[in-house]
Amino acid sequence: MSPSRPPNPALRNPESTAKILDAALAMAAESGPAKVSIEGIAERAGVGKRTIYRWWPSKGAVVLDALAQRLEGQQFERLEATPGTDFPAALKGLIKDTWIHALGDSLPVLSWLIGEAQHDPDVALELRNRLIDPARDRVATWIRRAQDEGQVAADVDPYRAVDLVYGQLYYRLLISPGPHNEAFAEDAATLALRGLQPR
Amino acid sequence: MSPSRPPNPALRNPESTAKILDAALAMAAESGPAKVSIEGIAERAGVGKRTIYRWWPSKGAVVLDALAQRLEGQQFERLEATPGTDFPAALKGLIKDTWIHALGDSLPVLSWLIGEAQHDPDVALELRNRLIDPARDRVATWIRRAQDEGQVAADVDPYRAVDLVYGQLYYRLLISPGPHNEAFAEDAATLALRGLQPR
Amino acid sequence: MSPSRPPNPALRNPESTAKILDAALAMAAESGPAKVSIEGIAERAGVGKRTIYRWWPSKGAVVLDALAQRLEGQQFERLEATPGTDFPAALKGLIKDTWIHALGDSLPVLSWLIGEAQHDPDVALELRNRLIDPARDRVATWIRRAQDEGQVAADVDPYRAVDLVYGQLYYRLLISPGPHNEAFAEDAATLALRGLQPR
Amino acid sequence: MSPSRPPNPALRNPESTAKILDAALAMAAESGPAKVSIEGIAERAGVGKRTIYRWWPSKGAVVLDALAQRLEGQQFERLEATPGTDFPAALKGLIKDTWIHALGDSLPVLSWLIGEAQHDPDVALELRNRLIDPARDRVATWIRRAQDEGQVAADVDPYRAVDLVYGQLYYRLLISPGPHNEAFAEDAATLALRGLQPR
DNA sequence: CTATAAGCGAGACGGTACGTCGCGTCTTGTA
DNA sequence: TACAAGACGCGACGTACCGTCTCGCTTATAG
Repeated sequence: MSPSRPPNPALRNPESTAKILDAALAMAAESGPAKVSIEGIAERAGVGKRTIYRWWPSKGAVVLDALAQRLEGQQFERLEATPGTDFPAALKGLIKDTWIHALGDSLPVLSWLIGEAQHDPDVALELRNRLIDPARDRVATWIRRAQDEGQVAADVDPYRAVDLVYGQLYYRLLISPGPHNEAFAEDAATLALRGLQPR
Repeated sequence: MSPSRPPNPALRNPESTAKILDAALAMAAESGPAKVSIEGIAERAGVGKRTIYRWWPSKGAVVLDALAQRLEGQQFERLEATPGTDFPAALKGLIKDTWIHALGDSLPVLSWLIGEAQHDPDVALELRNRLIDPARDRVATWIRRAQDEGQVAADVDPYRAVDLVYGQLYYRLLISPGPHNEAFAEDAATLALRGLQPR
Repeated sequence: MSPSRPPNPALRNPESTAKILDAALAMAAESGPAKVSIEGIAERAGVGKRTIYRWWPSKGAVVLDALAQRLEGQQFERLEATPGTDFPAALKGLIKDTWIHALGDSLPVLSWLIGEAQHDPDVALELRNRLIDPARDRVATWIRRAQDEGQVAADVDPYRAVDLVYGQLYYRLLISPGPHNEAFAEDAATLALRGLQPR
Repeated sequence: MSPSRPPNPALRNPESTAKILDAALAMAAESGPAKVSIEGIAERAGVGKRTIYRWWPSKGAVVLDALAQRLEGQQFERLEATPGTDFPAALKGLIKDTWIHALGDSLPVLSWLIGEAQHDPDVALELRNRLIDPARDRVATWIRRAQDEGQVAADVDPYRAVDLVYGQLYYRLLISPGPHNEAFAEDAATLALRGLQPR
């Protein structure tokens, strides 16, 4: 009478896993993320529903996993390097790299996922752990290095600097009207920089 | 075979309307917004489901209407008056007024609604029309007046200034970790002000 | 606090009445009787639902009324005259007159109405009063006259003789398989006659 | 987009099936067949509506199935044996066996079902296949044997003989006024026999 | 010759039931 | 024991009609 002992990951079928994640992203891309359902994924992937529920707790988790996997391993050169002498240009480049190029077509999936997170605390938690926090950490670290070089005001918490920049982008993505393109990304960087420059 | 021409609003029963909106908010408050359902609202309000569908296209629309009605008519003194000589203090006060006091307990409803808007374009549109845009307009106008008085840098688009401030708040509300309280509101204002002050 | 005093028939609008009955029969003929609804009749007749409910208790009553009115006043020569010397021929003629020619296209409506009567006792009662019993009475009286002339065995209850003949017709109409045409009508008469002839 | 291929009957849960059929008959007996609804059956049987719709196309089909199952396997001794020397007595006994004793309490269900058949062609078809035709076949065969023994006029189609007898019973059950009891059953047999006896 | 009561069209209302969808759990048979 | 397949109990969806109601309007006697 064990409380549904977790399955043994060693026995997991990598083929099914791949088919499920592919199906999830494909359906999100084709019919819009809102049309994604476990039943639909199962049918499209040629997989039993049970197999999905064995490894993921909800459809949000599946889509999140699929998106994370797609983004995973993307390297952002600017994050590897020191910001360099021209911090404003580096920041603008970074935002374009991460927000426009890396995310790009996945933005609808991301915003759907954030929507899902408002309904389901598990998805919210996983979303932060898998996507949000790591990204925040990487950029905050990068900003910390810029502070060490004197390119950014030293009295600003790097994480709050991330909020200042990315808050604008998420705000527009999720709620506020207006275009959501490269020009706006650059503008957001410019505006945030006014408050981040050393005095 | 006309496409079910819309009902005549003059014949709408205000009593039912009130019962429905009340029930929607009450259920959102008691069981969490995610538990709200049209069936539940109908039962609680003592109303036929048809009556709800006659006047609202979705449960998101009902909740939005209810929230908008609750917030409607809330006056924000600071928005009536000129910012005054101490713009930073006025801005901090404004955020506390609008975000902490006025929204306050409704924040879970608001974030659920934004989540819903990611799934349903109709809700997204209505959300902007009813809540987001009017609030942006009010604050942007207020900032414009501050610019006229020389309290805010003249080369900043007032709407972008709103993004800079509120982006941080929404970002934390919806996605990023960390406390979401009066101290954070004040901090967000402080950080944004660094970029808004006249040089 | 009178219990909904009945409406004054003198004030009844004959135009509306006609439109309602016409609409009922037309819809029964076009979409099949099972698709008839009070709402549909009202819309098609350009009449308020209230007007229908004022004068009829149910859709069955409306259709019944419409059918009765259509059949009303149809004269059957054979019922006026004495059966005459050739009772078998007269009976066959009568059945063809009443069942094939008079009812004819209305048979689906009649069978639907009998179906409705199995669900609604009011319709059942009214159906008997308006259609079934008068028809039984007429034919039974006619048979009684044939008995007086020695054309039908005197020891048979005329009403039971009606059952014997029409039972076969209704049975086939409502339940049993097989064609339902003039030939069958004649066959039913022939078979019944075997038991009705005087010994 | 296959048209929802039918479910695999091998996977059908016999327990649910039994609960559904029991609930259908119980509700028909308690509140009258007209009050039967799929929702009611589902609730009473502790079963999802979906499970009912998976296996039956309509509530008529459920009730029909339940009734057929109840009647199924009832053996009528008189149908097993040769009619014997006293055909009139055998026929009267047979009618009492089948109509009064076997059907008995189920007559309201049967008449409701016939009513339903007038509204729904699927029910009509199934009703004939499951109940009407088999019963007609059995009795017709039995009459055929009586004809071989010279107990019934040889020039009568056995199926038409069935019509002659049962037509009266159904006619009274469904439409015509008058008692519907053992005496009437006997009378119907007597009257029909007048036309069936060998000359 | 008005006024007041009725029928009327329109259609919103509280309900009941419909037939469908997707959820998350389960059972069955195969590898 | 994982897996494909898919039936199951369940809850909610959005729709169709039911029979009652409330609104203005017109019509037709009765004061």
